[in-house]
Amino acid sequence: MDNIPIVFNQIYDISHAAKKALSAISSIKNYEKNELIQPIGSRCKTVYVIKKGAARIFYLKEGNDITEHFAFDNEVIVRAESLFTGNPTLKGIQAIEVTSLIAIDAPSLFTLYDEYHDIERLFRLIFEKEYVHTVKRIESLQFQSATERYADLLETTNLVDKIPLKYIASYLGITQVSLSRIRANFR
Amino acid sequence: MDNIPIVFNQIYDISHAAKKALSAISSIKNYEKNELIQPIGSRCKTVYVIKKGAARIFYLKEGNDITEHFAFDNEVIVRAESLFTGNPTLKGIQAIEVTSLIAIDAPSLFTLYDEYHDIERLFRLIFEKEYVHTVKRIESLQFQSATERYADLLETTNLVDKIPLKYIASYLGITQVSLSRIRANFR
DNA sequence: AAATTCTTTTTACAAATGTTAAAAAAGGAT
DNA sequence: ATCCTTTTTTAACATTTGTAAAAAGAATTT
Repeated sequence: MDNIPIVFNQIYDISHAAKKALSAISSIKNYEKNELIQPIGSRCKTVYVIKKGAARIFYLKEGNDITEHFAFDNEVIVRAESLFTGNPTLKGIQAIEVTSLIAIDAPSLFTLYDEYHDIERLFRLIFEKEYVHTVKRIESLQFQSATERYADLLETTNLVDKIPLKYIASYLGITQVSLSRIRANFR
Repeated sequence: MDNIPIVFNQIYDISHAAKKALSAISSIKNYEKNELIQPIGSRCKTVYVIKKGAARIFYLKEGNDITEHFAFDNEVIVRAESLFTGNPTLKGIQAIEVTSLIAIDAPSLFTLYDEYHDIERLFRLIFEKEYVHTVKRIESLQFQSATERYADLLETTNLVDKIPLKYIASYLGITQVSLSRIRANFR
């Protein structure tokens, strides 16, 4: 049962039986730096939790690689627009560095919801949190300047140290050149 | 039990007992055009479903009124960042036109989750949908031009007919002046 | 260590959007 | 219908961001 994310305990405590059932549909996977975890165009059938490392959700817009989301140690990563609709998505998931993660099979998970009320609750709470994160991100994209967004990123994360700037630029909704300019003003 | 949103039936069917319990914590409220439904700075303790009308979530950024979200007939409207954290929020809710809505008391609702598994599931599914909407909105804000965002809005909604442009502009992340210019190019 | 590749910065110019103010248009009130 | 208020458009100019290309810097491979 070492394939149950430790962070889950802090969110909602589930029964021993539930843990066993959850463990049975979870597995630990390891990825190299830059390795693709889920390809563009696939359906999201896995809930990932990062044990150690970093990953991003990305897609292509007119040939440009755009990073929509970053996830780090102990964070959940899913392509919600596919997981919760069953539709394929044009987004992929990629490891940014050497990454070890727990992969939970989503169809099995949804089946467990019927048998284990506490599992459903745990994941309800998990995704409510994710939902709140996306709402906050809208706020920042909607009416902050690129400079403000970059400053916030500096304050709230240590992203800049470990992640290529090209990924960060598109995450902020700007080009690499623009981010480079903003960084120059910070010195 | 006419205070249970009809749309709920299409999402997940709950038991008669659950409906009764849900009905007991729900009430119908009516608002005038421009009337404030929830003030800025409050905690979100209500899940609203619009029966008829339109409402928006808004906040102030450096004195400017910014619309973050619109909701219309049969749509849910909540300030997620407060509802799911318990924290107060700097966002408010306002009726854009004469609006009738169903107000579900959130603390009571969360209590019902324990007794009625099907109510928890219904609302899990409801908020998963909302979550997916916010993810799609990030996509549009992150790397579409203002013109693209406006074009999409025209295609997918009839917002422009009934809602002041000043609200739409900030929703798109641009100024009124800029939106007016974009509209001029569309003719 | 040199060569190669990838990433980041810089430059110059173009396009998009913001700001301020005024004019025009639309909507409500009397 | 006229007046008053609010909303939308237009104009002129400033600022920000994008684009393309080159240069500089890091990282990786040989």
